[in-house]
Amino acid sequence: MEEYNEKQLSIIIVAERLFADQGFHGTSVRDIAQEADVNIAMISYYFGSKDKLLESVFRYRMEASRKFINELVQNDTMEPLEKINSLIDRYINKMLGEQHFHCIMNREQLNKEKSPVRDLIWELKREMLGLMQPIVTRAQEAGTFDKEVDVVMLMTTLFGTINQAIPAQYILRNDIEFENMNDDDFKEYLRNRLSTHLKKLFKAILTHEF
Amino acid sequence: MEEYNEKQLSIIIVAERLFADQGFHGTSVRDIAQEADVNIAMISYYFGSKDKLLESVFRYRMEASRKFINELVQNDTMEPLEKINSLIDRYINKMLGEQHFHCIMNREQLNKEKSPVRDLIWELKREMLGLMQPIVTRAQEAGTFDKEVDVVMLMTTLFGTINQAIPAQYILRNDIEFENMNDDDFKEYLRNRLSTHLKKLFKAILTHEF
DNA sequence: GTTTAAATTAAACGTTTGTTTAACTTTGCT
DNA sequence: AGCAAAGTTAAACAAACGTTTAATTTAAAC
Repeated sequence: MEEYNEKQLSIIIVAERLFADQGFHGTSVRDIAQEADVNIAMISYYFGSKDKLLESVFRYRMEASRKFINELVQNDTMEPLEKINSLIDRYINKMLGEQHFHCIMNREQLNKEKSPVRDLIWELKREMLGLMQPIVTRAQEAGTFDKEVDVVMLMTTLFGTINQAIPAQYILRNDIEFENMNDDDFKEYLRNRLSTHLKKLFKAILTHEF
Repeated sequence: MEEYNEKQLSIIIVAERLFADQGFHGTSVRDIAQEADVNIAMISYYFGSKDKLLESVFRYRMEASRKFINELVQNDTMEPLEKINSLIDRYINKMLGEQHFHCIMNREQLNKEKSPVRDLIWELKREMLGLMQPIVTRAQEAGTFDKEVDVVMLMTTLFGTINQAIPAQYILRNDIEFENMNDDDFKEYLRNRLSTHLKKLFKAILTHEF
């Protein structure tokens, strides 16, 4: 469990935003230093290098992700579909709440060359899958869920749909019907629309009910 | 309709691959020139700049995408669900066949700053939506499809699931069960798995049948 | 064959990059 | 107060960046 002081944390937060908006290579350490209002040398001093700073951003958010996953595994009184619905909502909330981080994840996961960060991403995805798999499988064995559903693909659909919706906002936002809606209202609107869609989708494919 | 000579084309193809694997800013014009076996100056000479080269990659692939969309609109004898299934398969084929390009699209669409390339991406997405929307809406009016389905979200699911599956291959590929499967076989395997999953998903949500 | 334009090259251009240095200030401890 | 460690700074570093230059070769046209 690593601890960051105030200055280190502000560097991490600024770097996260800039990496998300402009990409890792599209952001210079000078950009980061300026926006975080620290000297350039402080980045090397605290994090070692620009690469290690990216790693630090990941480790910082990963901790929250781990906690998130562990919280999901609780509440064992719920029925399978309730659990799935809860998982959908929580995941939507997490992604909309940590848009910058998930934006970086989506970019970095595309890199072909192996890197510590790429490994962390897939470690996290595997953990999420490892959480959802038993929920579905147990419900399949109990006869509640369709036995032929491909759980890995279903997770891909969950991640993929939300990931795809995030950049789509930037565009939708310019549409006439949303032009005078404030950011929070729009986020709430998107959250509901995503939630309704995904829950309907999962219910249909898993239980054959509507 | 722009024409490219052999040398220009090889630069475009090499740039596409490198941009996909390492990102735009992660790739230098020297990298591209070396792999394409041309002098560095030829890139400025032919394309004007690195940015314009990226634009050229896009225009080159966009032409094929436009053609693809126009082909989809044909075959008006099919039933709605057949049309949807055909659209799913064709889109999977397109994305698996142009992985490098779609990888770049996925990265570039995340950029916050407005750019010609970002505009092109959303132009294309809108065209795809404009194609699918009437198919679904007409079938909804005819009573064949569920009237409450969110078509925009469904498209997001289609794009998102396939997009998510593409980087996932790099990881899956390392799993024991696929380690001695050749690339083409693996691609075929993924294609089938994606196709089965998405068709089942769309059928369930649209027609309430299984 | 001469002329004109296009293609190609190695070298150099001025920036910007990530990182380090060395001097200086602040902090915490005894 | 005095000392050592941590924090902070402006400046300098070499390397890499995208782009341009000016010279040369190739190709096409007359």
